Amino acid sequence: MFMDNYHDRRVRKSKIALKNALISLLQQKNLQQITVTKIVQAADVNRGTFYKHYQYKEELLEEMVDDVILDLIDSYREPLKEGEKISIDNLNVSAIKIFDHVEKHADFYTIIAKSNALVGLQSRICMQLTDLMKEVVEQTREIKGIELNLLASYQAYAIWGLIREWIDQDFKYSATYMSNQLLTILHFTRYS
Amino acid sequence: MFMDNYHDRRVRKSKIALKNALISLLQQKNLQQITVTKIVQAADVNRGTFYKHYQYKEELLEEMVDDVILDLIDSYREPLKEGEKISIDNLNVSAIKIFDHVEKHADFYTIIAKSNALVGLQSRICMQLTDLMKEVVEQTREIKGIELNLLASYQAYAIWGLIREWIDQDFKYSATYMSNQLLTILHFTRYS
DNA sequence: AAACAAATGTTGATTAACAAACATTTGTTT
DNA sequence: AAACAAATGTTTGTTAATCAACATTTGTTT
Repeated sequence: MFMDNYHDRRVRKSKIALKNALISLLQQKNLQQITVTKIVQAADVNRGTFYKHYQYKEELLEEMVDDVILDLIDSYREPLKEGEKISIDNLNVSAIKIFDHVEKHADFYTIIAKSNALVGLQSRICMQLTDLMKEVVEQTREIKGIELNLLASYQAYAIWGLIREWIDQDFKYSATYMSNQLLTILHFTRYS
Repeated sequence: MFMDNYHDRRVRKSKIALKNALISLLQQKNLQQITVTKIVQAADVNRGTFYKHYQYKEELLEEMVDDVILDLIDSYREPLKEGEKISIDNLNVSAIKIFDHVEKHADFYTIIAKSNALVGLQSRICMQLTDLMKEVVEQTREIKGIELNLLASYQAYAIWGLIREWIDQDFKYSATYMSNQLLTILHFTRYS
């Protein structure tokens, strides 16, 4: 009668429980030290439920990353909705939304930032950020002698730098403050 | 294979979701204004699941109250475990644990304290508190001319007074501070 | 009072999650 | 190297939770 697993509440809830459990465990130890048994215990879910959806714990982590990246994309694109005029300014407006996104997933970002084993995920985030910025930049007319792809990459990694520092300081600043910092920095290094 | 509903994770989780949803809704409107539909929506649970366990929303609320009262009893009895010497001092040690309990269920207590329709539940809490104190008092030898049942009731309602004020001030004090307040008050009105 | 929408309660088919038992693998201790 | 515990996958029967459709009741608007 209903064969669409992803919209089944039970599936959704089980997966969320497993992901929350993994996040929580990753705050204490690294992935190899974590067992499937520990995950299902923390998630309060039967072992069989885990193996119904995933083969290894790595697969769970991967889906977790996918989720966050999808939310990153959502957060970034949200201010660009409804065919508004796209410009370099939009690029900055969107960048600001990213701080909200990072704060929302603070636990996740802290884990991947502070883990040596998970550096691969950092670069994946960076690449995604760059891609998003390039997307905006493609729809913009040239500005005096700047290679826009370079600009996109430049700014993506710059923002990642802000985020890294934010994380390393244990989120002691608010997302709004971080946005203001970005705007202030942009004001100094103006390219228009 | 397993026929014990109460230890089934699915049951436990569904009920918790429904209770949390009800608490959350009661913060906005009173019970009559809340529909079963709203509850199951907020709980992210199918309507059928609700009707599997409860007939009306009132039944859900009742079970919620039962849960809290059971936890109140647990909290109170915990320091009295393992046949420790029971005395009037224990009565105070236990009273302190109650503040932790109330803080843990802050949302619940706020709702029943601030609702006119739910005054019946307040007196139920008070009675339970009195019963618990009487229980301790029964195992204690007399102290100079004090009717111990009166003492139990006196103190139970006194503590409820503290809790009421605590709630009315939106929990602006910590549980520890409340404990200290209680101890200080007891120090002034010493009966030994 | 008729039409309407919203909430209620019920039903049936489907399946994800469950407990519990199992054999297997891994890794440590004796 | 044998004994041991712990973690890993797998399996089976059972059922709570799910979706979706339905008839009914309630309450509001026209």
